Amino acid sequence: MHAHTASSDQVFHALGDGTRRAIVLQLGSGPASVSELARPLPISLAAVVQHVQVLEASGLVATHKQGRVRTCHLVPDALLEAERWLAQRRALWEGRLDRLEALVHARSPVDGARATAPSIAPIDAPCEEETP
Amino acid sequence: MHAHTASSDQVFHALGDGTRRAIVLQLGSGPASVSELARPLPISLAAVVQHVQVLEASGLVATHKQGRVRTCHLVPDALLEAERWLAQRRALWEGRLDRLEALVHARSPVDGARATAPSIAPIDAPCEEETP
DNA sequence: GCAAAAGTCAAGTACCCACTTTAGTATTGG
DNA sequence: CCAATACTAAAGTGGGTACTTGACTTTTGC
Repeated sequence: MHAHTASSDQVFHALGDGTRRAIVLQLGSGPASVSELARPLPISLAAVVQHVQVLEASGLVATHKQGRVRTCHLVPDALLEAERWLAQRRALWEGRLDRLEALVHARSPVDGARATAPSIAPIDAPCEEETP
Repeated sequence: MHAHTASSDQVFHALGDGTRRAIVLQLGSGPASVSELARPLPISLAAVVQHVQVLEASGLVATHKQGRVRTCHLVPDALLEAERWLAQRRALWEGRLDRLEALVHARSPVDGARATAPSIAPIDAPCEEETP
């Protein structure tokens, strides 16, 4: 239903550039015009405009033009979406860790555990750093 | 103190690539060898190795080699760090929104408010989409 | 011991994209 | 009206990097 639902692909690609992250950083402390964003940056104004376009396409920032000045501001929803993407991977992974740990810590053979093979990769040894 | 503290720069750059995110996705559901990671991908094994190297340098994944097989797994800490970066920008921005809203909703002139200009960008009008 | 499997290393190519320059359009203040 | 200001649009250039290929090393199954 949202006007511009950006794929997390675009979001992460947008955040993949240092200059763009600097812009997001600056926008974190308030809305700014394109020239204001450009001022601290060591690149041309045109370049900043291009970055803003990428950020806008990603949904991370929104802009509105009034007169001759375009004002940019962050869109928290997009930030949140990216955050959730990361959180999900992490949760999935940590969930696995928890289950593994549960298995390891189950000194007494627990009946509740399914007879199905854990499908978790067997960790045979504490394993050294690189086997030379 | 951590052995490999990756800059969030490297983390976001790593996540900026689609193939790399696909790898992270797959690793989300369990550790995998390089060949396993390569199987569903439409690229050569060597390319996957390179991606894994980038991910490892970013701190997002760790690997250990046993015999001839290198096993990769996610590092939740790195994920969490990126998550926090986003959360902080968002919090900052939403904090601003809250303060603004507080000002707007202050129907009765609050004495507690400083006489200093709010340094918050003035929002004069509900403003239309683009002024043609 | 040999061959297949699983990576590793080094070049090389091709494409993407960050950035520049140049030229142009609205908008605003005096 | 004139000159700044604040972009906008288009084209071009260079560097980075994703990906390939081919040769080589190590491990493992038979």
